[in-house]
Amino acid sequence: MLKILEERGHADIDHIYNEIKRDFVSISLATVYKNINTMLDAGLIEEIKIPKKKSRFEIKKSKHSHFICEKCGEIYDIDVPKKLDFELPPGFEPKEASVMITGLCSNCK
Amino acid sequence: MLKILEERGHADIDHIYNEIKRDFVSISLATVYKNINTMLDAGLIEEIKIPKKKSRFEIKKSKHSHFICEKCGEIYDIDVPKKLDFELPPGFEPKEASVMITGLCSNCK
DNA sequence: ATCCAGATAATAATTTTTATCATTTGATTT
DNA sequence: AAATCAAATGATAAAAATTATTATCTGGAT
Repeated sequence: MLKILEERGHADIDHIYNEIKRDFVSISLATVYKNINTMLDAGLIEEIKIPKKKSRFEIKKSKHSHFICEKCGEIYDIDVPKKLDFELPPGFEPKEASVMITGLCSNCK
Repeated sequence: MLKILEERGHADIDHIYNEIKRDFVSISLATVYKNINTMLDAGLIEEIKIPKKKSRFEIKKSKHSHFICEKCGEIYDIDVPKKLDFELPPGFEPKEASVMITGLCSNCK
């Protein structure tokens, strides 16, 4: 599964299930879910939730943002913004910030 | 339903369903889903997908970002970052950028 | 009052995800 | 190599979430 995620970059459950069935013909969907959840809990992978689409999963790497092409649906990793100035109400303590950009990729433009 | 979203700010399907049942005792969950989808399609409301939680919905207003308290789960609207410098690969055309910040709100700190 | 289009409730059907549990696997010990 | 045993898997059921269907209801236009 990690190999598949390595290759595909960002894959949803069905991608993973269909790919892995090539090598392990008899694998069950439940096992895929179970392993995904185990790896999520272990912090090995991350879930990317996108409006109107099924969640995708990716191997956790250095902090980055995501660009989602609204035409082909492909997800691209992009560098995290260099500047990210935001103002929080007093007493709020930020831990993480995630940025998601939608638009058209070079192929679909 | 819009009144509920107005009051709650960010509500998930169950919130909405339970609230609306007070006034319309016999309403069915399917109707709530159908109306949510209609309003989504009409661009009246927006879906906020959060890792590990059910989607929340909010009335579409001026562009803003979201702060999610990882303790109480509350969502707060915050101003969109003043600076948001990111570099895209050549040929990529950004349309929208959404920022989501997790951390602790003033109540939970 | 009648007609009609659209909305709703009730329910069924789908889809997605999780739980259960008997079986299998594979590593370890004997 | 056989026995042991914990952990993983597959098959299935169950639960949760969402969508589709359809008969009924509602409220305005005729």
